[in-house]
Amino acid sequence: MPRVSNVEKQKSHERILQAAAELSREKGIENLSLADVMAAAGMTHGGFYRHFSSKEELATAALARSVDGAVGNIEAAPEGAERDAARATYLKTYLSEEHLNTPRHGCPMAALGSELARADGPLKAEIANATDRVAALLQGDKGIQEGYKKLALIVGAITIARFAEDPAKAREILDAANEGLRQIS
Amino acid sequence: MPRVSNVEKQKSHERILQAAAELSREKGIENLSLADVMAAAGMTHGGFYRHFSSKEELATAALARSVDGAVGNIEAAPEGAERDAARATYLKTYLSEEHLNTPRHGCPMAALGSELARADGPLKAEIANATDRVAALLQGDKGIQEGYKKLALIVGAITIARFAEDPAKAREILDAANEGLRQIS
DNA sequence: TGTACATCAGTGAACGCGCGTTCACTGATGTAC
DNA sequence: TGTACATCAGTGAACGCGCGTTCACTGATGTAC
Repeated sequence: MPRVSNVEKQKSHERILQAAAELSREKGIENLSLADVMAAAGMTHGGFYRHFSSKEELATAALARSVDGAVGNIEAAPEGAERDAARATYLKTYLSEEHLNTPRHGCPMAALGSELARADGPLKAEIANATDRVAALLQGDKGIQEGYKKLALIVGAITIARFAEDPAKAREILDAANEGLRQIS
Repeated sequence: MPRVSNVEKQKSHERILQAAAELSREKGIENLSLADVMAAAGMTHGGFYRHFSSKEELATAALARSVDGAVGNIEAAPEGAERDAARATYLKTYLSEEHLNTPRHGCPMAALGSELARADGPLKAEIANATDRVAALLQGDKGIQEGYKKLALIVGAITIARFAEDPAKAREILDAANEGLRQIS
């Protein structure tokens, strides 16, 4: 039953985007298949091009969505005490076992880091921009350098913690990063 | 002119391994094509299976090679002052612009991090093992936690520095990480 | 409000390409005597 | 040391598969009147 209403189309668009944001973090952008995305969104692959002009465009939009999901909460909080609280929650959640085990819902820098480092074009622009955005949010009162340090530490910590085969060892790495966070700020 | 001597075969093997170690860090394991590797080694793709039984086996061997290249120097230095010096050199080189710009010759954790995090089987075992190996080498006298902190920081720093489109910004990130390294140890 | 027609969201088959892997083949190397 | 033969490193064509993209088609939606 083709040709759904405009409202339905918008919902489809949303489902595709969300599926892509999750699947890309789970499998990597290069391993993301459009057929899989469309299936996860409850459709067949042929309809994809009514929503995005290419896989690259989807990947860029999906990354933007992932970034928003990650730091939107902090940005929404008004500066001052509330934002400080949001920031603290963010860091705690970031170095949690839940984040470790569900890249699908986590930080795209950790889930896609090495792939994004090789990117160019819009995808590269998106992640470059996100880096400053997040670093700015993480900095306390010591300038952007503090934000960079914290971001490097937590992204690196999740990355190498995911290398571990033993969950206890992964936990140790996250704990170490937590301690490092205190020493840095 | 087929059938080269045993000595030649060993040289071929070496060239394939080295080409794979460099190309995989440059393009990612998933984007690594066996035809490209063989061409870089000066051969055609058909001969590959005289040397490795599958792409996965090659990738695992190439990763081991990359890891050895990265930390072999430190391990070779006798414990004490010499090893301390090797460790200092390692950290300085790690956070350099040269490393930033030539993933091909750099740390596989930074070049392939998010891909390796998703790996399983021998590849996962290899990187899990490397994590402990490197962390142990980096720790000063405060235990393995110190090694984990340092490793997380430097791997994360190169990863996010490679996100930057502006080299000056990348440089700032590396500087920040250097400072963080001092605060941590 | 109703009618007639154009639009177009979604389907599913098809295309083209790159890639990992296999295979028949060649001829120099290694080895048994 | 020389000879005869088996081995096998490397070649290049071929296969099969998955994937991004295209396309003809369908029929409900949107719109002009």
